[in-house]
Amino acid sequence: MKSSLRSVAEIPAESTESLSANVVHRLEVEILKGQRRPGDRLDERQLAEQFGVSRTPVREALQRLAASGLVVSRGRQGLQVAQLSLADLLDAFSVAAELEALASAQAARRIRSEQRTRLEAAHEVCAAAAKARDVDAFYEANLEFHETISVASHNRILHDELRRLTVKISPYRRTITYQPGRMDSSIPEHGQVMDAIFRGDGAAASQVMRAHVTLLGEGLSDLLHFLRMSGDENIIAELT
Amino acid sequence: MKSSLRSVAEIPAESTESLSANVVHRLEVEILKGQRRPGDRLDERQLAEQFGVSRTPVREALQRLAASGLVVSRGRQGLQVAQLSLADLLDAFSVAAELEALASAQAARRIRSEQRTRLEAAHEVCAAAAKARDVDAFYEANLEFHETISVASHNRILHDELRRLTVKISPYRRTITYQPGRMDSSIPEHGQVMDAIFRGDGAAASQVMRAHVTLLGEGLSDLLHFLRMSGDENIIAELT
DNA sequence: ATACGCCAAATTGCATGCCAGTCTTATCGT
DNA sequence: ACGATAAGACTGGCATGCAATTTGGCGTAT
Repeated sequence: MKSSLRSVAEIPAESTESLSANVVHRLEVEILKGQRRPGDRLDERQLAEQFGVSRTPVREALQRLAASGLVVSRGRQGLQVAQLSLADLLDAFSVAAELEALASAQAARRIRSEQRTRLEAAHEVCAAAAKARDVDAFYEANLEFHETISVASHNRILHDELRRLTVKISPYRRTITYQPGRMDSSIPEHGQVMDAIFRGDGAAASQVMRAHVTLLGEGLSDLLHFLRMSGDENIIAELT
Repeated sequence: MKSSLRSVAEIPAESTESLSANVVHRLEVEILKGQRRPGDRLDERQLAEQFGVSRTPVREALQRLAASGLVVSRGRQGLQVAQLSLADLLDAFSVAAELEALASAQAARRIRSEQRTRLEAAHEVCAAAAKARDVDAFYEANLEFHETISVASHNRILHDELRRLTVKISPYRRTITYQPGRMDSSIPEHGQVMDAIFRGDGAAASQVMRAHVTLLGEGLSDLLHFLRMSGDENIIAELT
């Protein structure tokens, strides 16, 4: 490579993995953090230069993301960050609701003490962020809360599926977080889920979590309606 | 390439797609048909020769399959067809049960007439195969039955996730089909699901389907127990 | 002035070559 | 004879070069 190792923000922490795995991880983070928005085109050469590697690992990373449904291939027109239609989004939330409900039920039976601690900590950070109206901190802690439950289910398959889905809808979920009142109503819901899990009441945990995520979906619905009235159409992908 | 385009079993049907997509599809089929068993090692060069392409598209295909969880990377030891532990398998069935239940519920509300026809046809083929004790035909028609419901849910996200999961557990599901009595008990269960969907009764469809798939999982549990007593350990991946 | 067509530049897709890490085998030493 | 170490072959990882296809622009003709 002529420009060789010339990338600005490089020499990152975990260089032990393979380059392609590294690229996968970084792209996921960039998408999850909202730095790459749905519909953004992903140029192989640009990414290769940005990450300081050749096109091959970038291509392999993109293939993996495509298999996850995070990016979509448009033939010769390259790949772009997956753009979910409104219908897709609502569908995705219905799937996420079921999977998170299942995770909660299994977590209620299988959670271990270190995950209890982690869950409590995440819940408290959530509450503090909500009180401080710090949306970004809340978003982060909220992810941690749900991720902890996913891990505590001790169901590897479920955890994988949930992670994929979470990343896929994360850009939209982030937007929902900015909805007024969303943070405040989340806190007691989280509390109920956590209590049910700690009580070992899988049925209750499952039910409350399903409602919690479904409400997120409804919040999304409201948000889209609001945006449409505001004339801000560009966040709405395709309306079919 | 010196040996160039000379591979034995070629002249690929649908050559319109990209080569890597082609390889993905073929490998999925081979795994689904049981020609490649869990634990089988996947050698890049051998696959490249088999499919008459170079290593690059093969590598990309393997990356995609790895992202789907269908194959796993074992560091420098190459990739192999994913080998699910007993715990993983039971977990996978619990996830599949929830997703299929959701699909049934949504299908009850959204199914279209052509899918009704397709579902009825699949059901009848299933019943005929069960009566004829044709395990392979039943396996095929059973896939068709579940796939049709997945499609009829008109939930793209759900359909994708379900497809991934189905392929992943298909080798094991096939084995279950050989369990005595399994086919016969499936028919009325399918019938109940189908009736509930046709009635538009999502709750009932969901409930029956969940039980149906869960029973599959229990059948698996029985099967494994039986095999262990028979001393046939090699089908049991890792018992942790 | 607009529309159609052709040419050029860019971008993706595939192939091949090289390198690094790992597993195997053979030889040497105890 | 057995074990350990080193050398060689094998396999996966990455980079780069070449071909094919699409896109955008420019020129010409109506």
